[in-house]
Amino acid sequence: MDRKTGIAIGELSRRTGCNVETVRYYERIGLLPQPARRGRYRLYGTEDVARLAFVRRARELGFALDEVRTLLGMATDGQAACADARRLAETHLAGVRAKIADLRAIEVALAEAVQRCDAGEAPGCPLIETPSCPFCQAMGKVRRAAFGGWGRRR
Amino acid sequence: MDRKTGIAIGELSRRTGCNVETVRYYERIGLLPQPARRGRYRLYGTEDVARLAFVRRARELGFALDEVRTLLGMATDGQAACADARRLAETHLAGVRAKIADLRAIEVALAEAVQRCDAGEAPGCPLIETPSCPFCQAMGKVRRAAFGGWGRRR
DNA sequence: GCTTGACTCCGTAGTCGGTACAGACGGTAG
DNA sequence: CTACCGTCTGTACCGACTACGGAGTCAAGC
Repeated sequence: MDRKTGIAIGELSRRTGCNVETVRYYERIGLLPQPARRGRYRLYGTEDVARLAFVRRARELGFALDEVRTLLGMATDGQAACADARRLAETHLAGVRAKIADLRAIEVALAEAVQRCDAGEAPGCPLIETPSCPFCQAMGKVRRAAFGGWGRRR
Repeated sequence: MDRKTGIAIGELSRRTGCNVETVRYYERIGLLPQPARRGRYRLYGTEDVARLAFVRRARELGFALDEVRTLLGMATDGQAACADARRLAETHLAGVRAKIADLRAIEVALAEAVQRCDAGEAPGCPLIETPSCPFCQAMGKVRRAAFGGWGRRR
């Protein structure tokens, strides 16, 4: 499969770092268009590579597939769409910051638990039976900010 | 259902902040033991409340259910188990830190994208068609640290 | 021409950590 | 008696993939 006829799904996968199975999945859910075919085999061009690369970058930034779909949809009509994209990105950014705050609280609590464990404050560390377990105590400290779920990011 | 006979699942839910459905789910996957019953109704005691509270705290810290199971399993035999728990927590802490690093990179990239959008560097912001889209460019910057998936945390 | 091995096809089921719903039953207050 | 809440079991669904089975296809080497 050469330059003129396009590339196969494996090559697309290699170029974008996106799993073959995932490419087919994206196609199935309509995130990627139905590609050309040679026989039963999918054939991709440079535009497909660009589109998929964009999807991957957006996913890396933590956008949900539906948001990626929206971003892709905006690609058609200039100026106004850019404002929409900006808005979406801004909302998303707020989410990312909330998530970081959550994780920092978790980090502090975990670090404290480990440190207390090292100090050997509670011999026996029964974790549940007694409330003297440093681990349990440190674990009690986290309070999450209100920020809804994130899909699994590889 | 009073103090002597134990509390119902709804009350347990209220006390631990854990959804009723989730309690039953935890029971189904063996994370919580089969509770006593009065008729068909589940009855819980203070020990159940403590155990579930522990599970919730561990989940808030981002431990996977399997890890929580392990932590609970360690609750039986003192000193050595504490060391194991510490190790698990430490590994987990490293993961949390990697995740924070990932998110900070994402944060920077997103903030930059939004800012560039404001500056109006690329009129029309076609997102995909041209590589001049500030959004696309900013999106190209993220490189994730190697840290595997996180379950959805409410 | 034939074999080998890599690649691709499609469809289905599993993952994780729950959530949501349907339809039945139990307990109590008015 | 009726209304209404809580609880019961079982199943299906979510997002974002991943894994697998069993077949077909392609190019290269012998």
